[in-house]
Amino acid sequence: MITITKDNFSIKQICESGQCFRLDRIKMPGEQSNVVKMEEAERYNLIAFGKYLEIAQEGNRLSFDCKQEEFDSLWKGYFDLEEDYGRIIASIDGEDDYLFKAASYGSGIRILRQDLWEMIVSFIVSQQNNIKRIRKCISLLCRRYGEEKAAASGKRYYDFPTAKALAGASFEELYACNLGYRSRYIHETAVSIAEGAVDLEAVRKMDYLAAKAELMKLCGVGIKVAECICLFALHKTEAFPVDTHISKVLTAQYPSGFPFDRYKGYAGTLQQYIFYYDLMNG
DNA sequence: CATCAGGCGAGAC
DNA sequence: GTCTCGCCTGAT
Repeated sequence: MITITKDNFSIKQICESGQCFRLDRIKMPGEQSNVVKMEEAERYNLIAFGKYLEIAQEGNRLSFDCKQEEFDSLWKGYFDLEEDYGRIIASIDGEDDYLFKAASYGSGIRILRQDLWEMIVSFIVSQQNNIKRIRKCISLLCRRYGEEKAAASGKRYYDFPTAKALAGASFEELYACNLGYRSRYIHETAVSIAEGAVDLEAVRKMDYLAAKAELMKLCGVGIKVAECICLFALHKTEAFPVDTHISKVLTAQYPSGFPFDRYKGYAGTLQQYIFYYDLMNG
């Protein structure tokens, strides 16, 4: 068990911000009672990079249920714990009330460093879709095509399916995972990766624009999805995905354009504050 | 019943 | 290159 203190970190906000679909709040038994309102317990579990992790938070105190070595080599980077998000928020233009409010509201968000293949599939699934259903689809894919594993605690879970595993599934089988018209995209993309038509190891080494262009060769990956993959897997924080929420905010709040020049290299981080703020309050 | 959810591909021009 | 259209499906 690792315990640390960290400011500008909220596991709840990271979960709600919809960048990771395998991070979930651990539901307490008896919570469904409408009579007794228990205090919000900030306990979450995460399945990533083949591992199962439980995380607890009280204020700025965090506990990670893992060994020091795993924390240092994996989760510290995964949760971007070395980045100073206070500095990012402090750099916001004092006259930009909207952005300041958005960043203050979501100040516990982190830009995670997630698995590339998992983000490709997840954000293909995300198009014209809602977070609840995206989670359900991803969960089904893992249950049906991912390897079953057991954590040290004995807790059983499913790893994210490999490209080969999904490439081996027929279009019809994928369709049965509630993917709708995205089944064809997942199938064709899985085949492209499994056959090496697009080399993910090469993509990992590319800069932002090269990686984005390469990812867009995949079926079902357009500009928006490619930007999400660059941001959430490759940690290209300059990537700025424009979806319906961001598009709406840009029109209403930035009629003369978002100030990309002022926030060179980290507009994507600010995008997440805006997305989350509009998602929860818009 | 219509509309929308973190868009994209295909075809027309 | 830009524009339009249709699309699985569940929630509201």
